[in-house]
Amino acid sequence: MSVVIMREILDIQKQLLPDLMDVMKKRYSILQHILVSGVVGRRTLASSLDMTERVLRGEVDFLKEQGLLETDASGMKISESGRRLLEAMEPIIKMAFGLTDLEESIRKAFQISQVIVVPGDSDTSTFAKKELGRAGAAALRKYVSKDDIIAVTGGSTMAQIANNLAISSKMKGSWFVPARGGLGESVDMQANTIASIMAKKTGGKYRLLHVPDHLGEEAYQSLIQDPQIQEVVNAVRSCRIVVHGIGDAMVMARRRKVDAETTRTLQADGALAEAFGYYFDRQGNVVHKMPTVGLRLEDLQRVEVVIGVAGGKSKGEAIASVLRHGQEDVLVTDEAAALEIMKHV
Amino acid sequence: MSVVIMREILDIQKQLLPDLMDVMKKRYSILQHILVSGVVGRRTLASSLDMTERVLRGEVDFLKEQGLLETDASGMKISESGRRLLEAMEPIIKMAFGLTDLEESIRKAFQISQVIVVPGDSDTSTFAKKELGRAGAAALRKYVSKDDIIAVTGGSTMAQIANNLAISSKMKGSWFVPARGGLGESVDMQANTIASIMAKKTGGKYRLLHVPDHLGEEAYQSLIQDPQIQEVVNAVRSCRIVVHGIGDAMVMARRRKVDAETTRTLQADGALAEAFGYYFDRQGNVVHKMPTVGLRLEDLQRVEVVIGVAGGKSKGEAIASVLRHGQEDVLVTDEAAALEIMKHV
DNA sequence: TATACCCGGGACATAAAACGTCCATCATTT
DNA sequence: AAATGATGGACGTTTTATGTCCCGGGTATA
Repeated sequence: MSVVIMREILDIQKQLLPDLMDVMKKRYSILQHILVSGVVGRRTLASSLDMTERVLRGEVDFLKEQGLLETDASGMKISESGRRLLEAMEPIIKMAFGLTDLEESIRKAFQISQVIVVPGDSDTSTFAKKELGRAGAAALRKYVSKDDIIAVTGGSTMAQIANNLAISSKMKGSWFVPARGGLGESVDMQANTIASIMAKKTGGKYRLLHVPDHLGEEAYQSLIQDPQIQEVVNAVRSCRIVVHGIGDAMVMARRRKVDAETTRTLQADGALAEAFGYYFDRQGNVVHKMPTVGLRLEDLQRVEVVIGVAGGKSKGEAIASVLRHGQEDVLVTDEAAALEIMKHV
Repeated sequence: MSVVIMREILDIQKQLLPDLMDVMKKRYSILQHILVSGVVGRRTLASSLDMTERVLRGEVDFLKEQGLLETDASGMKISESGRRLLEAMEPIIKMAFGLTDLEESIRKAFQISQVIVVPGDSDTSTFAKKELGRAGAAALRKYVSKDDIIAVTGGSTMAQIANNLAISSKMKGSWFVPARGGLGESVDMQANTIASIMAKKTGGKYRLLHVPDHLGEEAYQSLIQDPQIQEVVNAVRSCRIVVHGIGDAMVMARRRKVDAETTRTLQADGALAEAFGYYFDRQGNVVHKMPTVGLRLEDLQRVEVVIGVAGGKSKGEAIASVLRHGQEDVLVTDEAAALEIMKHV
């Protein structure tokens, strides 16, 4: 309960002071180290905290000024009010940096440039799901630049991201396009719908790609010859940013009404995860792809920013599979999924 | 409930990140101004916020980066998420800086160098009383320098300050002395007791001044001839710092068992407040002084730092009287008293 | 339609802060 | 008594923040 309020306050403040947490953690861990060390010297402490001597000295001077620690010729030690402060801070730090540590572990394990973990479990909490959307939207805004082409997929998570986008001069010139052709999902979670919502919310532009599923080969061939469609497909393939959800393979297969034959194949091949129309096994190998047009796996190589967004304990393993494939640049997930992911490193 | 948590977090942050809190306030008020202005230009805003154009620009660039405001050729305006943030931050800012504003008003109204206001009402909350002690101790620590002589008075607030002092190399060479001779108060709140506690807590030294009340003139004269006593009195009069409580005149008179005759005089003269043995009326004039040795009013002129500490709604008017006398350099009080004080400007 | 005004943003020299590095001096321990 | 390890001062260098000016472009007004 109080944790929620705490987190809320910090989240609000982080918008105005993004480096708030960094500074807080730095100063906290200095005090913390001094507390456990009893009396300690500047150089010793600097190396144990992996800081240069000079910058540690700056912080120590500050902390001394605040009366949180004391120095004498034998070294530094924590003061009474410093000890009290540390005690009061513990829950805050633990809450705020439990997730940060998770982020860091995942980032290192899969060699991703950024990982964002929001609190909670999207499977059971709609609040967590909304948070995921907010964080996803923030991540997208961070990476977008003038006049980008942004390819997006469908799904409830992506819909949540669209929900949390706001008008922004940065995205005014951007194009939103669906990463792949039509899916058998409900309309308001289709990639097409989401691309258009995102464009409307941000003030950007959009192009749609309506390619029905289960098309016969000849109808398919003539469709992709269509100049209109080709134009969109080319735009999709030359996108700079991809934002996509990640799903459980079997769940997605069912939702897309994949025929029994294919489902069996998927199962036999150990398909675990689905993302932008591709199915992945535990090792991150592609075992199947959805028969439609749009972004191909080989295009991903050239895409500058691939942002995967998915949460919920049940998706943890699927997310790990996709990460293992090694094309992701940014992962946005929730606490429950993150913990699952770490079980599969 | 949540208010308590919020205050706790902010309190921690104020200790650990005072500089960032200022930045937070700055950015908040920029957004705030833009909100009420609708669309506004950089230069206009800069002058209205009393900032230079360049530094405002830096902040605006940051806020734009965060997606909190938008700019076009006609000027800047707040974005949707900016508006939401502003709304969410209002209670935080109010809590974090409401007291700061009070401090500033009192500081200006009475021309004091520093005012510190802690939350709450010492009359009704022991927590507020403790806070007052903590803040008083912090103020003393701030102003003390090597080998100072510090004169202190008695009273429960001063006892609370003594409680919150901690060993400190800064105060190791300091002398603590009682500002005036003995009072008819209970032993553990007498100036003598408090001076000795403070010395013990900080690692400093102390001298006591035992001059019984209601001494006959001849006994008094012979007492103040005593070299031991003279030495202490001289120390007191040459002190660099004074820390004193402030009381309601009538309450103090009763507590000191002042005789009925004097009490009537006090009432007739409009005595409202008492501090270091002097009684003040509403205009800050001295209407009576306690017959004992020690710090005289004329010594105060020379004293470099006079720190007054008192809180509680009931003491507001008394504090205002003493402030009006115009010898205070630092005031430490609580929210309830501060609000009362502001009614008497 | 012409004009005067205010806008954001680019540019750049300069002031200020942060930082890396070295050293003098002091207390404590061996 | 020497050696170790501590703080705090000093100083040159690098990075950041700031003051200032100007430009091209919208906008409201005459």
